[in-house]
Amino acid sequence: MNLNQLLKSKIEEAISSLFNTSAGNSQLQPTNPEFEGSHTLVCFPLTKVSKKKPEETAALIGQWLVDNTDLVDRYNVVKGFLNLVLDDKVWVKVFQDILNEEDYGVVPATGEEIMVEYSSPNTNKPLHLGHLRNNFLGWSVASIYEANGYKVHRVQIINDRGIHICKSMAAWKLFGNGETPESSGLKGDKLVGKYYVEFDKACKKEVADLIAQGMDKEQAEKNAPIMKQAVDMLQKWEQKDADTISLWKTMNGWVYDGFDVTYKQMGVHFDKLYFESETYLLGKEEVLKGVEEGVFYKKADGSVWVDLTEDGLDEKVLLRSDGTSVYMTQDIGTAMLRFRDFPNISRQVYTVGNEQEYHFKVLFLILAKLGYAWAKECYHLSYGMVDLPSGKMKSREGTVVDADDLMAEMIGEAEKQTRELGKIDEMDQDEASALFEMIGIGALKFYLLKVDPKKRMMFNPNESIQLQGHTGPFIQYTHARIRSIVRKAATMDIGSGLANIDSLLPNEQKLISFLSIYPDRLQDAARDYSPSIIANYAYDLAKEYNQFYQAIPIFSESDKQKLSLRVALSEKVGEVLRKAMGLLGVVVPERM
RNA sequence: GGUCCGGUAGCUCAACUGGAUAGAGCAUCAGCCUUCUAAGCUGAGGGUUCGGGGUUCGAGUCCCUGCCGGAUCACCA
Repeated sequence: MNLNQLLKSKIEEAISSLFNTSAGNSQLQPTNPEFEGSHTLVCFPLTKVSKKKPEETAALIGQWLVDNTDLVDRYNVVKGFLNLVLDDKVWVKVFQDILNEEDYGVVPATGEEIMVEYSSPNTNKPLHLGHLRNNFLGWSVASIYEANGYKVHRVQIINDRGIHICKSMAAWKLFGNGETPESSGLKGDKLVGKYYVEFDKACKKEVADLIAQGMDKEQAEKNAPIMKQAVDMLQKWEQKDADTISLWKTMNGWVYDGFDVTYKQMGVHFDKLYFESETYLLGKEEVLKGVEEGVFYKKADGSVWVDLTEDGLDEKVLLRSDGTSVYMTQDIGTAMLRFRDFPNISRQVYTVGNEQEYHFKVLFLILAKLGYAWAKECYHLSYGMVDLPSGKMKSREGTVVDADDLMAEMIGEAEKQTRELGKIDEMDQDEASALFEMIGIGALKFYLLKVDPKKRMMFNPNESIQLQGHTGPFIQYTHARIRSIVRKAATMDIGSGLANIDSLLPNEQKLISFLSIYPDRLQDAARDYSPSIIANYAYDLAKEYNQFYQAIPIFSESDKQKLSLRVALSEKVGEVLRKAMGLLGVVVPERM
């Protein structure tokens, strides 16, 4: 039983013994720093059963706890708030329990199994800042679930087919002169992206020409020769034309090679990849089955629809009148395939931007209508857009922040600042460059993950590159400091017994208190699908540790037991920081 | 227009799901390196939590209403 539960049950005892009733669940909260104590009982709701003023009620309970338990050393009452000061021995015991735990904060396997999808890019252009938030989020949520005892499958669906890739193919055929990543030295995804832009430019020009010749805009967009070529390629692709398929494979291959490099730098991976080209037909089958079963209906022109008006939504098309699939059709197929591949998963988590909230609402409803029980367990991990100081990122306006460029820039800045501080004087080349990367990528991940995922966020390049304050490097630095302490302690003869310690300094008590709530934060983060809870916890813990570090010169302590406690406390804080940051995908250094 | 998000210090974000005098970082100002790493610590200034009602012992948080910003409502993905 943890400390909070123990306290609560004692409080229940106090209430039933004092007032002859049970009060249900009592409200226990952390004590405001300006008052003495660690736990505070809010007594206003108890006046109903106590029939006394809040202050009196609080005092009675406080006194009862002092008299009848060995948890509470003393108390004070401010208005209706009962502030409890626990016996220091209780805190020492709490710490001892934490030390005794095999893998603190990690829940043993529960047997539950889920799937987390993230990234899921189109294959016609490189990854950008938005993908970074997506990948870091999905990766982190997956890790958080693992730490909560779940078995997690990390997957993505790759949008490898469709008009977008055909556009790049068409432009490459027209203007490419056989250019390859090898011949040009360009990263594969960048090369294919370049031709996507080329397509857009050429198409716009042709449309303008047609309009100048008197054609209306809509017609012109359809009849631009390059657009016709792209559409033609899409049709040929669906008919499995050998040349088209071959080019498609080649260009997608370039993109995957490029993505691999980016994912590696991001530090994410996937257990299994799904490709739209392999799932869209399954979705189509399922939709046709649904028509037979009367779940969906066919209109006169042959298009297939689902009626969601009873659920407060609209009618939604599932197959075009020409029989081809839409986005929704594919997602139905993908979802089914995944549950077929992994029959034990109880839930799928989709990490996709909030502009697709409606889409997922509809998807889950449809899956439920098709009779799949797991549909209601599916969750759209919806996150807000990343804005730039100049406004929204727009690929057409060239304001997109490229993922590779940004990561390289962060690492470069980390190197610059680290050198300026003279931190690498005693490091060899390998350690130094590993450190630059750790700091640069760590700063970026922390910056993107510290914000509540649901919220839209601002990405200010100057600020994100900053390495002091509420940042990843601040926490990395704290970890490095701790490791330095631990290394020094290892060369000394320090015992490990805490048994006889019966008093703590406030800084020590607060640190133990912080450590003790880590498992709660871990649960909260999973419940809310929110790495920001972990990020902010790690920051608070590091902040608290630095205060302790500054206030108490550890090695000037002559009492062996106290010295031992402080070293053990430091080491444990370091370990929790490392694990918490690990859940964000951030690696922490031994020195920096 | 319908639906769904959001609006907190100059800026970027918190606030343990209804609790105490709303907290951090950045920026500004003033201190702290002979002691375990100053990427740190201490202190100061900075707020009508968008406006207006309501619910109750108590509201940034819940309800109603107005204003502002965004997303979405395709035989696009």
